[in-house]
Amino acid sequence: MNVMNASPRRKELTRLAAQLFVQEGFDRTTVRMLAQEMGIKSGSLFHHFKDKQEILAAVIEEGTQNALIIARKALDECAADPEIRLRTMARAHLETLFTDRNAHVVALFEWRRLDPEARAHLSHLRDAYEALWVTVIDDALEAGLIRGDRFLVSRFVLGALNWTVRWYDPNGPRSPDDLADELVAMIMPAST
Amino acid sequence: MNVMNASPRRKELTRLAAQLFVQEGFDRTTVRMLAQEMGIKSGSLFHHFKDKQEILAAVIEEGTQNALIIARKALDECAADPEIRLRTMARAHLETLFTDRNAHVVALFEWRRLDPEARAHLSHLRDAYEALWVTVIDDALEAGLIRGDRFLVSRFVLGALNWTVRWYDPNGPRSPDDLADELVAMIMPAST
DNA sequence: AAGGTAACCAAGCAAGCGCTAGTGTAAATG
DNA sequence: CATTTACACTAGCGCTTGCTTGGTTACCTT
Repeated sequence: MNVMNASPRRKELTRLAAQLFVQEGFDRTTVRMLAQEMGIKSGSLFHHFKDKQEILAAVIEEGTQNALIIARKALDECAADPEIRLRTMARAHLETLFTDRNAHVVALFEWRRLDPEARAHLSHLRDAYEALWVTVIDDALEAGLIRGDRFLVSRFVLGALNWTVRWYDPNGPRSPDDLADELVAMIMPAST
Repeated sequence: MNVMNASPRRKELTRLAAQLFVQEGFDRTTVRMLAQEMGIKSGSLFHHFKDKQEILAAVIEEGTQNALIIARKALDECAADPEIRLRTMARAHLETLFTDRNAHVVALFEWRRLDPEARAHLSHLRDAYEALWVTVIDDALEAGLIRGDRFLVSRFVLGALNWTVRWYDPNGPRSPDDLADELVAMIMPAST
């Protein structure tokens, strides 16, 4: 068994698993389906992952870690202006959400299927990501860009953004950046 | 078998099923668990429902129908002022979401488990509800209360509201009405 | 050449799954 | 009084599930 390593094979299998988990849901995805999609037999799966749970955890970890990296990089590279930072964060959020769509849909909608240990570990990652959001929201509040309670605002914004996976069509006329800008404009009282 | 009737017994069973579906998820909820929760044996379940799918459909139908009734009544009773109507609709949404919480969580997160026929039927109900939202949003746009694309705005707002089931604690200090008002205030540029 | 290791497979176990068949019974209905 | 209806029961069929076992293959390193 190949526990806790990051072999390229395992990464590829994780990607395929994410796709199946989105298509069928975690519970309905059988180890046999996973194996077939990966071109191996069901028994071979357990060479790469300890059990089915670990596959789910791997999928979610991948996605969340990517989100963190992208958001941090975007914030580092952009100006210090609160409005720009807010827009940047929203754009970064949607960018990860749709480039890594499968992993994030799984993270959002199959979170409860994680066993307690995996959940505890991944909670830290998610909290680190949400902390980024809260600082950005705080700066925007302080600058008078938006009004309201810091937690309420960040949760409403995150809710609106996360919900896009339910209706947004990447092949439609609007780009993710477009969406992010529209949301930011919607909550800013004094924009031009 | 007792297909398609609305006996009080069936209603009660539907309520219990909703609770279990939320706790465990639809797929992980077995007919034996449902039966036990209902105080009967698993075989007896199929006297009330054709199959497991029908239980899911019944749960979602209940919740959606209630949402429609509450929203229509609230809009009928409130003033014609677009701002008040917007606030009323947001309040009504959160009111149903949390009084009928189980049914709505199931509707939001287990929708994909419906078979095509049930989904087609329930889609109409849901569309009728969302149509209410779009008219309210349209009025608010026309009155200059808010800005943006009608579909984008309504989807962002619905996303923010629906996502509350993930973090809102009814035993906390804030009331659902409070939440609704804060959201409306957040998206209105010119509020006092 | 020898040893180590990652990757895989065929076969199958024990448990659990949705659902059916057939029966009993008390209350409502003619 | 006879019949139907609503609701519950027991018993289990046929199948799928996650996972294990015991072994094989292909390649890399020494």
